[in-house]
Amino acid sequence: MGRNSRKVDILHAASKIVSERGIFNLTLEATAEEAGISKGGLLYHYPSKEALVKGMVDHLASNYREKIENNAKADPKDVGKWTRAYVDVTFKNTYENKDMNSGLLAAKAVNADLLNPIRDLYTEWQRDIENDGIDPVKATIIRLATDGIWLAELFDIYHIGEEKKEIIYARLKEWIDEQKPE
Amino acid sequence: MGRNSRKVDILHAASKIVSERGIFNLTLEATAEEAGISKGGLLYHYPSKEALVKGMVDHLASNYREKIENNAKADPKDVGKWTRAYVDVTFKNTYENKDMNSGLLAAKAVNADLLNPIRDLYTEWQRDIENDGIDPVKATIIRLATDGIWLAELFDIYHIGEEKKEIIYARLKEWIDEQKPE
DNA sequence: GAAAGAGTACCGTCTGGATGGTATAGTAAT
DNA sequence: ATTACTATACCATCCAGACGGTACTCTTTC
Repeated sequence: MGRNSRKVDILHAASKIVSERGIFNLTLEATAEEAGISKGGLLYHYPSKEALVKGMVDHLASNYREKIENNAKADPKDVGKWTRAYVDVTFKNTYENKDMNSGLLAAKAVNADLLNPIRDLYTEWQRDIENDGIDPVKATIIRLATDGIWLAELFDIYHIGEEKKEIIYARLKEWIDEQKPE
Repeated sequence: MGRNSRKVDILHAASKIVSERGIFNLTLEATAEEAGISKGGLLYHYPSKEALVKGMVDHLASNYREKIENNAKADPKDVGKWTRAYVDVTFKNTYENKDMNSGLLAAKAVNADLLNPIRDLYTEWQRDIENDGIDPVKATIIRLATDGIWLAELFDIYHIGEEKKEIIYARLKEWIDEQKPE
């Protein structure tokens, strides 16, 4: 299994189509063209549209999980490390990781069950954040506010400005750090 | 224009299809059947699929705006009234108003420009919340946390439990009320 | 060491079914 | 006469997935 870059290329192509042209334009042909391969070649790697979308979700889920885990484990301070990791990774990713957006949008449209890996992720994170050595209610609110920003952007409903975003980010980080371990 | 209930019925039918069967099953025929009318009759009221989805978004946008406005205006306390209205209406609506969900999902899929009325709404609310007589950063975080809950539910990514939701709600309301006017 | 086979990674075409939208003729109520 | 439909037929387009190839690289067998 030397090369898997082709599979990832296809995933990126699909994401690009969804974010630029919308879910209804995510066809196998368009994806193949965007990825620079033939339809037959695409079907070789992902034997159905659903498999393609599943590939998108699984890919982003494992990436996201890994990032948060690494962040939390590298944190020198134990108290609040999961909450901090969630806030940091999500704030930094919102722009870079457009794949996230598109994969979720596509999965929600094609087959909601494909979102299961994401649901598992959130269940885990919520558990970790509630046992982070700080007030669990405040920690949850911090997580929710972070979600509020990226979900509104994903949905293209409201984009908070860069400056405001920084101020919110700073305040949330303050809140995490000012919490006393019990 | 005595009767417009038929138009609203159609909107409800469309919403139901989107939330139960997904966007790809929102076809004109399915909508007509769900609404109990013929395809011709549906096309009479909404001459295209895009018009139908636009109808969904416009309907929910005006409903939502009205609710928040009424809430804020009926609030006996001036300080924090917009933030309170946003939190109250959104928390109460999350379950009842599934139309919201479906209309947004459909619009995002069909034509993102149809979301403009929603964007305008958020721009207004953000302005009101920032000038609500309380710390604008905290007010914004409260709004974002509220968004975090309903957007995650809309997206079916994470459903916070009823008890936790009540606790979050209470805490957010506390935060609004403990703010001193400047 | 040459032929045969197996596996991988594709390419390009075809078809059946679904769907958006049009059209038309007719009905019932106001 | 106009509004608000019903009912049915129809068309053009799109697309998922099937299918039959091709090309290349290993590995096995004789």
